Amino acid sequence: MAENRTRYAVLGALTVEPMSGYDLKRFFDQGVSFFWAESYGQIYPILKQLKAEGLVADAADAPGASARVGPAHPRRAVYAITPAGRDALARWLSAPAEPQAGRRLEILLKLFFARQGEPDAAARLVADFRAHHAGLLATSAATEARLRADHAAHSDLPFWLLTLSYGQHVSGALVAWCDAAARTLAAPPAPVPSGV
Amino acid sequence: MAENRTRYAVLGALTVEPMSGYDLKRFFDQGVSFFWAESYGQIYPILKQLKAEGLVADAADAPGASARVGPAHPRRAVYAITPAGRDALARWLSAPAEPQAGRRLEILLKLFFARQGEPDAAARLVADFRAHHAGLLATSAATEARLRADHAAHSDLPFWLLTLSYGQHVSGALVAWCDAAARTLAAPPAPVPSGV
DNA sequence: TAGCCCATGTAATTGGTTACATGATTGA
DNA sequence: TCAATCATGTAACCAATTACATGGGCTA
Repeated sequence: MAENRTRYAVLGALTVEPMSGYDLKRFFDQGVSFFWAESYGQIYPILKQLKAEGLVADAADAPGASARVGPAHPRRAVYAITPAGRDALARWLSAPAEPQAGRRLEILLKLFFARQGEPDAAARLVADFRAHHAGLLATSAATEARLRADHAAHSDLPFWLLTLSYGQHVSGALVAWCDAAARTLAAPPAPVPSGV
Repeated sequence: MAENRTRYAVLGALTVEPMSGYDLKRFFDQGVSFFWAESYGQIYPILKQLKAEGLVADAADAPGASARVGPAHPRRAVYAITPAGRDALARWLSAPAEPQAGRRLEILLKLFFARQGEPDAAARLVADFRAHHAGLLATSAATEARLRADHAAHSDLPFWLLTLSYGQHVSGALVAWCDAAARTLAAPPAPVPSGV
């Protein structure tokens, strides 16, 4: 199933402001990359579909087309969400979400079979993983500060902060798990009674 | 990229014991389903490939084919990992893992745009999510108890417990996040000064 | 005028699930 | 003899990424 989540990701992004396909790509890469990604191969075909269904419309001259001084590029196509699009989005938002937070965790597969590999490989895996999540915690803290400063009054801010908080909870827990795992892995593989 | 993780999942599973495609499916469904899944559509073709490459071999009459009294089913094909297969697995285990713990988290996408939807939808989402992870914590505790009892002496046990511990850390953190999120969502959307 | 970013789009491929077809064996 | 389970396999489909083709505009 999974029923076309890209459609709603795009519709949602267009509630923030009207965007072109190129803008959308940047929005996903820079704005919400830590929990959502889209590629051009998804975005452009979906935009075409959504337009055909009337869920988005050409925004070239739509009211509220804002700052940009005319279309800098002749081929630039900016889309805005329509009322029908807002309805579709709202319906999707009210439907239950699948809680499948990460099928196929490669690190766990490797750890599960780690005894079949090089003795130190597991510890290296855990160390890399820890570094990754420690890094995420740092960038997340920076992002939070920036968000709070730049969008203090934005009505969406509380929801944006919730998504950040999710990442912080998970990465914090995973750093703790890495530390515990490192201790386990450092312990003697088979508990030998005592003296040599 | 992602380079064919199914191959290694299958090779790894076959280090536990020789299995048929059907057995492998059960192994993934029942043994490691919380962090790895495979479907028949993957398993059978991969087995054929691995056999052609000499990484697994027919185990019908291989040494250590164990308990089963002959092939109960005429068509039942049991595979065992070969030395070449163990090498390939060990090489993969020593390579760094991608830390992509869950791209595309649907609940965060919905939360990010939640202001565009029904007012209570977000809270429902969070409540469902909390229930899901509370459930995972419970089954995980049960699994841990069973593992410790049934396989106390198994050399792989410490690694199996590490994967369980990962799940417990994550689900624990997510339950906490849900509780925090519920409080945020219950708060008045816009902080109104005071009296009506 | 070279190199970079802006911008749109598509084709090929991969990874994976679902649903189905087929049939044997077991036990109520 | 009926249903459940064991067992293998494939075709169709879906989601998604990657890599490429194409070309305009901006600036050093």
